[in-house]
Amino acid sequence: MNPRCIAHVDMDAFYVSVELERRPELRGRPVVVAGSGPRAVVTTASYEARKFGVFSATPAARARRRCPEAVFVEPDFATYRARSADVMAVLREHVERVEVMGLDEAYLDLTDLPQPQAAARAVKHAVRERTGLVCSVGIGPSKLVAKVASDAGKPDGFLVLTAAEARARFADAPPGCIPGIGPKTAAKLDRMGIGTVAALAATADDRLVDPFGPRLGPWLGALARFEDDDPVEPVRVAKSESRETTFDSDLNGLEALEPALTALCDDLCAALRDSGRRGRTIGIKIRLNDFSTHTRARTIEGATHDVTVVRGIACELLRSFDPQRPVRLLGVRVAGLEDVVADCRDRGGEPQEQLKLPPPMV
DNA sequence: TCTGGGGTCCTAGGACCC
DNA sequence: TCTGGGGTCCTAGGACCC
Repeated sequence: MNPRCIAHVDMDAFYVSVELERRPELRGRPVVVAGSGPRAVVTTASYEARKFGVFSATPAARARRRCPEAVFVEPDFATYRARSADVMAVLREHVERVEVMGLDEAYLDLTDLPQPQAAARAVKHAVRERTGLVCSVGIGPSKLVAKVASDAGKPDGFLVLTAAEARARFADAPPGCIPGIGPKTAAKLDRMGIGTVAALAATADDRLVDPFGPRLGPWLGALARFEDDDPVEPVRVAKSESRETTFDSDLNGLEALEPALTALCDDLCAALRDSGRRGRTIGIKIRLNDFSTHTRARTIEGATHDVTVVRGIACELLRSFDPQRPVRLLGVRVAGLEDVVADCRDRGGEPQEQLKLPPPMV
């Protein structure tokens, strides 16, 4: 079997770049896309703002202190989605197999193309020509290598790496530089005396099984060796959908919480109904003021998007959890979403739903 | 200075069935 | 009369990603 050739396309500071199209006078200045509420976090920071220590997920209040001269812009996701669709359309014109990962990145399977690297160059060029937006492209034999290559090339990068080159390049880097190894895992590895990618790559699987489990442990070792056969999946169907909200200030008591939960249920069920989907598991999520997060779920016999049913179960779950501290976040989720097409076939079809395709996970 | 919203997957334990 | 083993479904928590 042919070695694969995968490209990872990652838009540079995507939301900021979209904002700069509207406000070109801000180019070259620190720009921060963040909500305005007291508990907002940064969605994207321009490279100028990053020099001040402002990154995605930085609390907006901290960002303002670190970079008072930055221009703060409210996120406008409707526009980002539209621009993202423009970008993805360009990718799909060039490459058949595209897996979209969120609004600002995608994997391309270039394996069967005659000139994969030339094709990737053409894609990068076309994205800039057609949308005015800049992306970084990484190319490798797997999604993992392509991803670290696009990261390493940023901004405006184009980097081709073999697995061996990736191993050499990141040998002395901390394991946390590998996607899939987050802060918790990195800290745990560090406590085990594993502080570099090379050290993790050389660690025997059986030393990783005890602390991380029989699947996760060996998987971490494989990541560090840049072994990855995860396929590019052009079609992914969502398994769950949720709505959640963090309150500007904590809420106390069921009387205050239930209306908020009901509103979330209404919003979620409207979206499910509009896309013709139903799910069997209804769950709630509660984050208390100590930041502990709790979930409760119930699975029912038949899938639903009926707002009365979802509200009823969500409120029951909330009442039985009965939070004993102020609540900062409340959420509702419907999971076990059934395949729409199969559903219509099974029940003989509801005409207005039959033509609908499951929406992509964007 | 406290820490969004929307997802995925893994782990572990219990129920239940054969 | 001292205690199988596998498989599936479900719940809750947690880590991680964009």
